[in-house]
Amino acid sequence: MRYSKQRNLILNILRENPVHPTAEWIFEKAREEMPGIGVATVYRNLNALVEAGEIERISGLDGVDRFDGNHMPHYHMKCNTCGRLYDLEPESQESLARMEEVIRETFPTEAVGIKLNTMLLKGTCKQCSCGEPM
Amino acid sequence: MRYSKQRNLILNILRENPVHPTAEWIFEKAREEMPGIGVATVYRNLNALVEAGEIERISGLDGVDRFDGNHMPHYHMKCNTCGRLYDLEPESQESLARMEEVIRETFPTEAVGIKLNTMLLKGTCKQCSCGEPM
DNA sequence: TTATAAGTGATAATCATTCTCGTTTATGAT
DNA sequence: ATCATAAACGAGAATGATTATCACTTATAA
Repeated sequence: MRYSKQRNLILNILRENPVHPTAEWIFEKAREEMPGIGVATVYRNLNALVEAGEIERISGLDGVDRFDGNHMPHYHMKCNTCGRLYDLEPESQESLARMEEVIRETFPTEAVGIKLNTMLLKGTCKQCSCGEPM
Repeated sequence: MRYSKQRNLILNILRENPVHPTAEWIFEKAREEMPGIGVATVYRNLNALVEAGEIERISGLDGVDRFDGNHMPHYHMKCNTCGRLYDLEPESQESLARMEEVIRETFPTEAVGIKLNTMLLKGTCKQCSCGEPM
């Protein structure tokens, strides 16, 4: 992969904005700095960066992919009620990391190498769950 | 929700074909029985049936949604290597159901009501994992 | 039987993403 | 340094899944 100003800009935007943006959002942000940049370039580079493991793609939301510049493996949560997408808090991250270990150890041989952190957790968030039966 | 021949046909197709088909596939299948049926009708009814809890939507694959007429809560697996999408075997289903219990009991209060079975497990399947490091 | 609201089908529209292709640019070798 | 070349770019067209529109049909309850 060769150096390019555009790719660097896109990567920086993702590193500096921990908000799981869409390609569209990144495109607009990139234009502010580099008005001539094209949409295709943004999509092309997002794909390349995902491929290279520099960023992460979050699919399965509502048809629009989102991206995450956070290097560390971590878990995402989508609230089915309010629709919010967010990183779990550290405590939950640790909790799930431990579970993942257990799953790796005890899961039947049928499916090997399940990676929970590539999945999107779906449920009901704290705010939305007040008074709601579980 | 009112009775309609079209909706019934679509539901039957899903019940009789445990293959996680796309809307397109269901449309083609439906035409064989009812040549005049329209695409919009298929999408409209798939949405309605998901909404009504009669069927399940599987998102986050490769941009195309898939549908599942299986009533029972169960887990799906997508192999990142061969791309196959399938129901886990009964043994794995049970294993994951137990884990889900554990998660419900021990998960921090931040996110309540996480439903593992609405997620798509991603990893490497048995066939693809032969000789591959985990 | 009839009123009416839900469902249908054809087709146009939407919208995220990819493709094409002629031009530009980073980079390794001379 | 400059050159060759393959990678990357930008504009705009194309794709493809899904949804919206709207006039017409049909299930259902009074």
